[in-house]
Amino acid sequence: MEKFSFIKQRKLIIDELKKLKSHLTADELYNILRKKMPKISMGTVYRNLEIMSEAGIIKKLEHSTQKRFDGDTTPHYHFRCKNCGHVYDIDFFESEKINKVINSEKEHNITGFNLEFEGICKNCLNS
Amino acid sequence: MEKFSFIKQRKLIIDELKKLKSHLTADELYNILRKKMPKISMGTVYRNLEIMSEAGIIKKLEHSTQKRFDGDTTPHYHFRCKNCGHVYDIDFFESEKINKVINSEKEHNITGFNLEFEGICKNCLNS
DNA sequence: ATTCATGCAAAGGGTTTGCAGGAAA
DNA sequence: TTTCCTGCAAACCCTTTGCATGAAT
Repeated sequence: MEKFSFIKQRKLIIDELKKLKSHLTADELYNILRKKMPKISMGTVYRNLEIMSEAGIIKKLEHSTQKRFDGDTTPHYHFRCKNCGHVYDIDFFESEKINKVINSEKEHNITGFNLEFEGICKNCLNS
Repeated sequence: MEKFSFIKQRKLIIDELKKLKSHLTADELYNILRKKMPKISMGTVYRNLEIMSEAGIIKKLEHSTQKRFDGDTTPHYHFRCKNCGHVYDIDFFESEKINKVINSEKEHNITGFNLEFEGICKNCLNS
């Protein structure tokens, strides 16, 4: 599946992440892992999270550290390039299926949603 | 509409953001604004972006500085609480409309999408 | 022996905040 | 005058990186 081996630290990280079925931050994970491997470092946690999300074994929920702001609040969606980070607009498409999810949810108070496409953009494809 | 006034700096920020119809980062914006108002500060830019996205006049594309990782790579969606930041799983629902967008896009190479719901979670509602 | 990952610590990038001065009401 | 906002700079938080050591092949 991948060309890297599951050494001790890496295995511990992924096991914990899969086991908890939660959406942990790097430091939440770090604090849990330290109980099982006291000398593990933050660097190792970050490095392996990056490697494994790159390989598709886990999923990174946020793709950028830097926040972007959009002056256009009318309904439309975004496409974010995994390579250069640029964000493009995608034409609005009718979304009753998504609204159905919102309306059927009784537990939380859902007020909206964000749909963001990802891939490699035109410019990055040509270079 | 809102209970704050559009003072000079604030107006400049929103005008620029609406005019450019782009998805600027705070520092991209800061560098543009400095040409028109050389003494404007980064703090003012951040403060006003926050205030205005809170008021719904602009939209913040990223909602957290801290990255979260998910060990579950099977298709499912997330609900993020605007108040506490907690991320919950939302049951998978069939998504052919979204896939239609992906397939009809010819300009960029779209490889996937993220659909994230937002609102106030159960726990925050009860407190 | 060579390669690759680690732990540690320091640096980096982006964002937030305290404070004194200034604009708005 | 009172309130709110600014500019500045320092602090802060999260993430990344360089380096010497140690594990894996």
